[in-house]
Amino acid sequence: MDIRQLRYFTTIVEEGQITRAAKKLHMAQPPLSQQLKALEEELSTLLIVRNGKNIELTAAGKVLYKRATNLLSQIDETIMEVKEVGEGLKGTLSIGSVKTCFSYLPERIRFFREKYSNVTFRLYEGDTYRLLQDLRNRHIEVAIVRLPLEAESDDLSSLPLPPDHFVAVIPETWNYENTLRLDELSSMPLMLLQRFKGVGQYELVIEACRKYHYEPNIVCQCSDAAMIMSLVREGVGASLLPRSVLHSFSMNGLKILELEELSIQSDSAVIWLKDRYLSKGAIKFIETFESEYNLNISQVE
Amino acid sequence: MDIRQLRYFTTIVEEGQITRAAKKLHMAQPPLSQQLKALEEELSTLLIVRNGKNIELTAAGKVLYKRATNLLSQIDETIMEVKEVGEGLKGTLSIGSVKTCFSYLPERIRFFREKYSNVTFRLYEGDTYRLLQDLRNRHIEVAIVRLPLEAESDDLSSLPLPPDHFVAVIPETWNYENTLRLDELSSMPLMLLQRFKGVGQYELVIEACRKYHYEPNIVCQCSDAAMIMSLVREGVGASLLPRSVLHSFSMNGLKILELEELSIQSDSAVIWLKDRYLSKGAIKFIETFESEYNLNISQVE
DNA sequence: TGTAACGTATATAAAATAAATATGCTTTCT
DNA sequence: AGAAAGCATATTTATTTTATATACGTTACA
Repeated sequence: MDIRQLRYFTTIVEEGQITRAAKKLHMAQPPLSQQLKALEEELSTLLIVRNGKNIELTAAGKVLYKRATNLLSQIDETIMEVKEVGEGLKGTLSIGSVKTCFSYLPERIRFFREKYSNVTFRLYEGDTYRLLQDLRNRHIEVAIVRLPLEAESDDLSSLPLPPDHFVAVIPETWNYENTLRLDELSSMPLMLLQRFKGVGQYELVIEACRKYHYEPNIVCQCSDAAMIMSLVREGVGASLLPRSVLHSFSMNGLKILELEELSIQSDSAVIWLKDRYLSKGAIKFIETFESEYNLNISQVE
Repeated sequence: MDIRQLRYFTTIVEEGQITRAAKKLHMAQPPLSQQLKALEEELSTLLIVRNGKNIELTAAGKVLYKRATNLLSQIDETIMEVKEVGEGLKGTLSIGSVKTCFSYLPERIRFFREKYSNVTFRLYEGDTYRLLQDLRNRHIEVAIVRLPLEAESDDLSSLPLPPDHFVAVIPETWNYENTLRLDELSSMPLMLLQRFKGVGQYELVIEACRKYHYEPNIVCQCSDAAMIMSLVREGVGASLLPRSVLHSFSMNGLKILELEELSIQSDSAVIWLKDRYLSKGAIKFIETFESEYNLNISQVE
């Protein structure tokens, strides 16, 4: 028995005719008849009753058809999966991240490359809007963004990342130690990261302060954390940033304070296109987040 | 991809060596190497790392091995099952019978299932007209009916069953013993089984009586033997029924008498569609009737 | 009832594919 | 280093599959 013969057989059954099946299979009719006959001889049973115009399946034929279709789809799946694994563990993984989440990546990538050393990475940075575009373009497979997302995101799956607490970053020269009260915070000139679309941390901070009836004094919105850091270093003002962001920067001339009373936290997530093909490499990469922190894949509403 | 290649691949994996696998597969080593290479090229991925002495599976190879073993066993199962069904050792046999012939079946089915325990039966009951329809629809493969059949039945083959003599069934309270003369019979109110189409026993009985110049006194035609039996039990009248029909019923309040002079007999037959595909199981089933009683398959004219 | 159309089977030739043989390369173990 | 074992490559041979041509059998329809 042969996979080819199974395909021939199922096509004949589905087309209800050998000639028509031969056309669909891009071959001449005689070889198809022969192959059917060969299959029948191998199984030493009649599979199809040829009575002039249209054909009829025997009991054995019905059994074979049922099992053959099943087998064929499993074979196709196998080919797909093996190819994916073959490529996925040695191809290129394209990942996007918003700036403030970049710090999540280096550790994972190192971890991943220890296991799958042939996977190379292509990293993109962009704002959430841009990253969603890139995801939908299939330009990247996975993105790391801050939550919440914009409204029409029900084509995405997501996996929440460990929440990131905001800390205050102030010039070293300022006279605060360890923690910062809310009233102290609201008296400072603040510089915040800005977001192009959707609800950003700008809104997050304002909302958190207003809950305690303070009005923050925001003097600058900036799209780049490095810029903010240097502004703070210059003594222009303070900033509120997710702690993870700070990893990447030199703390020279800066002081970090926990926030008293107020706990602003920012939720990040790994996101990817739901119900679309994901390379095995991407799946495995996502799993490195999953295993460590959260075991069920939630869905963005 | 090819089943053969899958077998080659799994053998290589299991033997841990191409040369050894080739020996097991009763082939030379080079073609095996080639086929492995061909498989890898088709899947565009390396499956097995050849490092001198022993081999090592890649991730893709592991996936393929797992799925291939699974596939191969499913394929073997498929071949087995199709062969079994083809030989009639497995499958479903659809059989129809008129009510009054049902008694022929249980014994045969038990007998058949002793030999072919994997065959299951689907039994249908209906009048002859309905059964012929079901046969031609291929809804059933075999039917047991009373002869003679209607006119246009030259598409059927048949095998006669042991003829069934009619006996008289009378209320227990009536004063007859053992046998019944024709003149006695014609004086009784008679209830007979009725037939929807074709020549039924109704005609049979009338004809037999008239041959002896008696006119039977038929007071009721009924489509159901059980109804007739209870009418007899109530003393409404007598009935003439094939002896075999009585097996299924309680004889409480009833008396059975042989018919003197007159021998009415009803011929039953197994019938099936001539010149059409018959499952091996059906053929074998028909043969169980054949061997016991009649060796040549006659044809209904 | 004969003829055309359609579908399938068979025979033969051509092409593609797989296997065997001979041989060369690489690794491993002594 | 040399022998041995295992794998890869090249070439020839055998097998299998396909296409072409054609014959046979049904069915549809005039």
